[in-house]
Amino acid sequence: MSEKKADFTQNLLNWNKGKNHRKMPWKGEKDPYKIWLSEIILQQTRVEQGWAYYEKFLEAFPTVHHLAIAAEQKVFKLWEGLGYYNRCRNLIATAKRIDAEYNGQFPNTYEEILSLKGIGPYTAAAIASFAFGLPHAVVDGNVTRVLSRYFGNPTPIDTTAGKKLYTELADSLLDKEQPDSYNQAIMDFGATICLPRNPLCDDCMQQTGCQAWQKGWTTQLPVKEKSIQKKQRWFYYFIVEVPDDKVYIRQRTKKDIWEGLFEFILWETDEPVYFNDNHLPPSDFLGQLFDGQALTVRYISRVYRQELSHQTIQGQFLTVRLKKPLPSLKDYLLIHRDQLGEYAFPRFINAWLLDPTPAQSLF
DNA sequence: AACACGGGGAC
DNA sequence: GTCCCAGTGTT
Repeated sequence: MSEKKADFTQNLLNWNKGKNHRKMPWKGEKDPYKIWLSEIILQQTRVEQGWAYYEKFLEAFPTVHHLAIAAEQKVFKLWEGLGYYNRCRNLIATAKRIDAEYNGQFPNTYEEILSLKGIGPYTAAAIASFAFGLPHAVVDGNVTRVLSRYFGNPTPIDTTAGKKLYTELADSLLDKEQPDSYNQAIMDFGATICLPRNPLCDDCMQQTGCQAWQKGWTTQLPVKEKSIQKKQRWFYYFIVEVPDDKVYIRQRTKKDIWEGLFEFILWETDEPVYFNDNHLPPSDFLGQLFDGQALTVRYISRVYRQELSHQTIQGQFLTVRLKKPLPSLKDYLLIHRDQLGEYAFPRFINAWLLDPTPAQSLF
């Protein structure tokens, strides 16, 4: 077994030195701030999707100090569209902590790095190895797939037992003299050769030692235990206009999707609502909100739809006019339409903002 | 241990 | 449609 492990590691390092042609802007980087930034952006995110965000962030915030003192709104606006917005919240919190507690110098031990918000075992190992040459093996989706296949192991990768097993296996395979090269190599190998579907086994330098290949299990591995089921949600957004082209928005603060992003006045239901003529079913909702003040419905949009990993959002945008603003509407900001671009919105809302197609005009 | 959290790209 | 991506935090 240990001989097989040595082969695996040596093959990987040889491949990395000679035939790994994968290029990425943060590759070979030694600045822990830049490595951290890239790793946070790339959590559950494809390299191609995160690439432009990394460059935007680095330009706006060249050091952790720049990020720490930035207006939160500006950071969210840059993160807009990337998803998993808690990453952005934690990014800000950790930047502030490093700036204040570590005087802007990134901590250089695995335990300290792991203690930072938004940094788990994977990201801590990546920063520790890439920035400081510390011997910690990364375990991400690439690594579990590669190890499950190479060692022909059917242990599900998405269980506690599986995480423990593949983490220990990864640590035993790590080249402690060059943990950075090894970690880079195994992830690049997974991303370019040992692909999730249709891996390039014919061109693979690990073929002869690969259990999955020898036993024909390649398409069966890795095993995942949990399956996702989608929830259906219906969002009806009211764009409430008051004189001088102002609208109400608020920041989502609940533990739910899009926390930290902005939205209009939301009426959520668990089944679709069919609007007809000039009649608005949620009169109770709006009546309560505006204390019975008369409303004029101006537009009702087409039905917009967005697929997320775990839920399907469908809904419409209803433009409504009020004669005068309310003295105060709890939690809401009253802003000019021209200022909408300064706030970060979920993609579902931006789709409408970009193309506010009305299904009907109701003047 | 189970669940929640986005958006995009490949098939 | 389904899968999965340089995973983490909460309950």
